[in-house]
Amino acid sequence: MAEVIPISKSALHDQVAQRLRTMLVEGSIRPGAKLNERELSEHLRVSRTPLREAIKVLAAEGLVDLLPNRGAVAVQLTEADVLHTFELLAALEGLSGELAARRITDAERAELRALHYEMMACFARQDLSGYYRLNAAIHSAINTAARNPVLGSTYRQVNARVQSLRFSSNQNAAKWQVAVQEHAAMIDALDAHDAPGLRAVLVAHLEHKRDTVLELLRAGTGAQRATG
Amino acid sequence: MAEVIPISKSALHDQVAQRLRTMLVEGSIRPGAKLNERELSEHLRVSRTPLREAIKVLAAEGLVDLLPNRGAVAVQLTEADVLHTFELLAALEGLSGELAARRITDAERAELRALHYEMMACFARQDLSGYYRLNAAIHSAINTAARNPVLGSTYRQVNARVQSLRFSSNQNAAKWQVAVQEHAAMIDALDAHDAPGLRAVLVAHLEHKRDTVLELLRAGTGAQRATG
DNA sequence: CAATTTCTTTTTGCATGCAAAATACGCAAA
DNA sequence: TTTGCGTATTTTGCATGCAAAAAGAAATTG
Repeated sequence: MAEVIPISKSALHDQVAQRLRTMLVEGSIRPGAKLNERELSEHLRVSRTPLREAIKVLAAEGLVDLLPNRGAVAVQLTEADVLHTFELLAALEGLSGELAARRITDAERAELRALHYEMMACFARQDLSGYYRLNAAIHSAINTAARNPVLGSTYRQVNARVQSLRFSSNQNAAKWQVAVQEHAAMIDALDAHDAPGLRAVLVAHLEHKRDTVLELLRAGTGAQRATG
Repeated sequence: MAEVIPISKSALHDQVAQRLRTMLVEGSIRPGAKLNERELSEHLRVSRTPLREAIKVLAAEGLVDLLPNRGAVAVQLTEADVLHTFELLAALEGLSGELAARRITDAERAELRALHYEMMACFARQDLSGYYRLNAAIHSAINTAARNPVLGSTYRQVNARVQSLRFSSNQNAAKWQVAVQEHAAMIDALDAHDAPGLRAVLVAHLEHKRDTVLELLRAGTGAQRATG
């Protein structure tokens, strides 16, 4: 929004927020876990003031819940939450795809294709972590090509809420295969500048991911599994 | 059971955030204006600590920009920002309409119709403020009928960023007439449970509002230069 | 006289202190 | 063992204090 100066050295509260965000998204702070201010401030080597400011930001982003006089708790999504979030994400990513198909440059298209092939290489090697990394890069590149930073930041914010689930959900071979095919269809749609087509692929892709996440959630309720 | 108890009395930082949010959205803090902590804390009769926490939240919501070591400034949207925001809002409201058309109950439909007629009364009397109030109520009711709280809160957050512009944009008679016709079409689409139809009406409605807001923005630029 | 430098004031950012609320603990009674 | 109650400890929430950065004012120089 009307950015003035992209400052290099961010403030402490900002660093703390980023740090906590990562911990929440990657699951090192688990859903439902309490955020003890003294504990965290000692661990992060900052006073409680910037920590509290960071926690308020995370609450605004929907990553933690604030319980009055009882502190903050990492959000624990219900099945309904997941359905609602993916319903929104599908619309956001659908819009992103539609815009990207219309606005993408040839250079971006080439780069996306390159990322796609890199991802295919990871798939061939069954390199899951590399696959995830490139997968994220591809979706991010589509967002960039959509040329709408407001959409982009909103997508990232909503996506962050389910990111830990997306990350830890186990793809079985069949689902992985389908996902890869969908990714190929994305590239085709982009090459054809087929906006409705890309939207459809992305929405379907997200619906599949949603189903996978829901399975994880159903399996995991009661016994939260550790990441690792 | 980890049930969250409905908040009885909200915390100070929350009240401050709500207060500032209103001031920003209603324009009593104008775009580009600096948020002086001492000044605001005296005006709101709180110390700087909860005030600063509130400001961080507003930054996360995109209502203020944080300039490192130089405090917060009320965002001043560029024309591109407005275009991007409305592009996103159209998708959000479109989704909202589509879902509402499918999920709305008869009681909600009746209430929406009632609100619509109340709004028509305001239109007949040229009561702009009543019209705005009911207009907001109608859109809010549609959001509720969509049965997706994640979508709802995201919509409100994004909408808040352009709310001050929407509010202060002057409808001329012709545009107001069109808006009213669109509202009638919304009611019809809801009665017919016509999801794509309602989406189309809402998107068109928002595009018209966007154009009005852009006119205001173009007229106002230069007048709202940074106040030293 | 303009421009730049130095000094003063203001403002921000973070740490710390303190009161109130919540939690944990102990112990008696059912 | 469980339940209820009173007390001690912890934790949160807000106010205040202090150092560093920024903004403003005065002085100096070309």
